[in-house]
Amino acid sequence: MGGLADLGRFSEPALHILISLAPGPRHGYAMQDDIGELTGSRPGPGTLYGAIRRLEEHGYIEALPEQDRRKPYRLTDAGRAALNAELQRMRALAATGLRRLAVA
Amino acid sequence: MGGLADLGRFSEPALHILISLAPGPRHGYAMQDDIGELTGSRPGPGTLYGAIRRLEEHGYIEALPEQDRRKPYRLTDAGRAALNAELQRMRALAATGLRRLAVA
DNA sequence: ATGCGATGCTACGCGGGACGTAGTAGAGGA
DNA sequence: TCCTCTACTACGTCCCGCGTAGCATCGCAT
Repeated sequence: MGGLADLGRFSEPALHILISLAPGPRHGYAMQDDIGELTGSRPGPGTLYGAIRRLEEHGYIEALPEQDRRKPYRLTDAGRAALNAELQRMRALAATGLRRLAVA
Repeated sequence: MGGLADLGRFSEPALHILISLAPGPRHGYAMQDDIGELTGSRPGPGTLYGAIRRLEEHGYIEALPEQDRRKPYRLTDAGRAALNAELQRMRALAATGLRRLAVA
């Protein structure tokens, strides 16, 4: 309850997945746990695997050979670049916003 | 084209509106311009006024008396607090992500 | 005076992402 | 044998993002 998240699409699961894959390959369930630790809320399967599919279609992540009924994914170079760009954009926007709040 | 924005809701119009109102009251059209400068893309009226309505319903912004067919809005205390919290969260997440990218 | 662009907002509809729930299935422990 | 944890698939609803269209007013130039 409370917070901007009530207003809709502030959760950005795709971004969280990319951040989760930044240190190395991970399968879906492990991403859920990692994102839960990162953000405080664990995405459900509908959210997660939907976002994974779209990220794969865009070429930002790719599946590794399945083993032991786990499907690991890793960042592609394009995904790494896109993540980097997005994070820089976020950092700059946050800085601008906080500056504006401080002045006012 | 390209970039994470293709994947859906990375634009977060509500956040942009709050940032736009941080320095002081502004009416809708002025927000469009300001957000356009901030983010590089000017939101259409459907996006903007929809988000404004929801923000007002949540008590994050409030309308000032209309003058000259302009409806100015300003941040409420709750809106200011919510914006601050969201920006800190964003900054922390961006920092974490960038750290992970740098190490890997 | 009148045409025209910029301003400022309302109304409306479509597409698709976010999210929850249910279901499937193997592995491991009590 | 039953339950829990792991891991994913399938499915449906909700509602936000976004574009388009429409309308009214103002300023400015012709």
